[in-house]
Amino acid sequence: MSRALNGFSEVSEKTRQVVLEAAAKHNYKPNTRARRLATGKSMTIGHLVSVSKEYELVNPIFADFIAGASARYAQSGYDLLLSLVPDEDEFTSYKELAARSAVDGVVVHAPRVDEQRIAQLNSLNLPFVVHGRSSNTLEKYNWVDVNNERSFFRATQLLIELGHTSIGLINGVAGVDFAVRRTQGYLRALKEHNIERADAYVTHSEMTEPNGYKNALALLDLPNPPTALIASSIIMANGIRRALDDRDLKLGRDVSVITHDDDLSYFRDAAAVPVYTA
Amino acid sequence: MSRALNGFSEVSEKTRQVVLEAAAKHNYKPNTRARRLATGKSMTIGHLVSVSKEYELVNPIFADFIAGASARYAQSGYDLLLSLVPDEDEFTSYKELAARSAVDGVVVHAPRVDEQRIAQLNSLNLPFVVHGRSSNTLEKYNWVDVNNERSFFRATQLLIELGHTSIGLINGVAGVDFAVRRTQGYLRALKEHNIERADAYVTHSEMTEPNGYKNALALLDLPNPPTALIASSIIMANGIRRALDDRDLKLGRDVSVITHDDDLSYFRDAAAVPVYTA
DNA sequence: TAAATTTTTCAAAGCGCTTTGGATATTGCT
DNA sequence: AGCAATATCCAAAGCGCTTTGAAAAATTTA
Repeated sequence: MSRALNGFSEVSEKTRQVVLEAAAKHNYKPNTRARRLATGKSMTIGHLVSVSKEYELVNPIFADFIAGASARYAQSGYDLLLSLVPDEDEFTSYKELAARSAVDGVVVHAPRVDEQRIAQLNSLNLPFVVHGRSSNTLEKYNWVDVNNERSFFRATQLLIELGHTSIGLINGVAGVDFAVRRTQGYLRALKEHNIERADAYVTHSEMTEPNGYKNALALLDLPNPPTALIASSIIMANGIRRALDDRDLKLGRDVSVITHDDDLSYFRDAAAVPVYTA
Repeated sequence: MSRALNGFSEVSEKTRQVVLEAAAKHNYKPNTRARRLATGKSMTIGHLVSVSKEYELVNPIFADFIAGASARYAQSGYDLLLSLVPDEDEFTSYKELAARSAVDGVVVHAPRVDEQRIAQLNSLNLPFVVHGRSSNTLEKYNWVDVNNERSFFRATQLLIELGHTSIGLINGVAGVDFAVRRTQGYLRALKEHNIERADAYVTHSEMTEPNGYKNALALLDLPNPPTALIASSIIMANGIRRALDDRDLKLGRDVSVITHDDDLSYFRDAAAVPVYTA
């Protein structure tokens, strides 16, 4: 009957129909556990998101990404195994998953510039794909990513063309690959327009609202405060809005703000949240 | 060896040590698939979060809740199966999970006042626990919930004691249990203080930032606009902040705002985000 | 129509564990 | 020392499927 259900095989069309009908009638679905043992596949993709002890934060970008993945997996009969692991023993978790062969592959989130997990996974022989890239890695790996460098280059360039000469960048954690690429894009734009860079205008931190707030305040209180800010996340942009509020500055009028990742599902359709303005 | 590894049994302490050591040396972990077939348990808890076609939003509260669950499951050797399903065929998904016996139980999120999933799951004989409650259900079920009625009662009361007589409530989707309870708490406080209720002061919608914005604007533009707002989610509170901005009102000075669910991990430590003020 | 092919069916083996229960080894008691 | 009672070990069965391969049935060819 396995043959009949799983399609192509050498059963006659007639008997297949009979089997199919019977199965449908009794809402029969092959037992997942048995099937997985027999086939030797887990039909499961693991998503380990590491949680730093300090912050314990679940990046909302992950949530959306994972949600999308789940929907896609479902179409192909795969399950999504979600696992929150403390930063320091992420490798242990991968090893365990591989040893007990609980997943067919994993997705690596938020790679750093010099990501070790890639080499580790290669050594484990556990299939994986990286969501993002790792610039300083020589290992082979598959990835999906957006063009961080380019989008921040363009955002910065736009602000410059609008006349801004003092532009702040409120970025994610230093060392995480996407943050590095974003800074590169930002700096390239400054350079091309002969605007001197000042490290004080770039901040790095976890992309939380409070951090956006704090960092924005810090930039606004500089001797020569920026007239425009670029945020790495809409969550931070919200913090920026609050900071502007505190300083009685009006977003769009006194300070322009451009933000990346501005399409979180629950912020969606926010045609005007912290939009950029001249 | 199963005996040895899984602890209590009748193997001698000595041989157990030998086995344990050998296992550790080779990083042996029993194959998940085989173990599950043999034991007849999936060691997996399913979390189905339904996604309405319209919004496709993943409520960040879920993300945090699920993250916490995952961490806890890991401690007990359970895996977490995450599945995004379209609203309309959530039952189908439950049926399928049960039929192929892929999970040992599920967690039901965001129950409505008259939640059908509860009866459905009972009929499927699939163990479950509800995150929240369903007021109009006669079925038996287990749940975990916070006291929504009471917290909104207290929030409202606080505002009243501070002198506010016109208070708006920016709530979640009508019909979802927690939203109903919150409205009840709000109304009870008004009643106890002899403040007449006006339906116009309560809005219902998905708890997104744009909706917070729109609904706040609507309330602010009423003939007798509220001087205080209560939000059901910090995400909406952010929209409220933006609306106040638009109307040149200052949060805390012109309009007080209290928000629930104000401890999302990535908003965390926001001692002062949209705090309530006199 | 009988023999050779081809198609379809069905019973048996195997996936890597846990559990069972009989066999073997230890210990205790008289 | 001899037997019962207890502790330990190990081989075999079973979990519910998929896959294999031989047997049976249907078709084709001579």
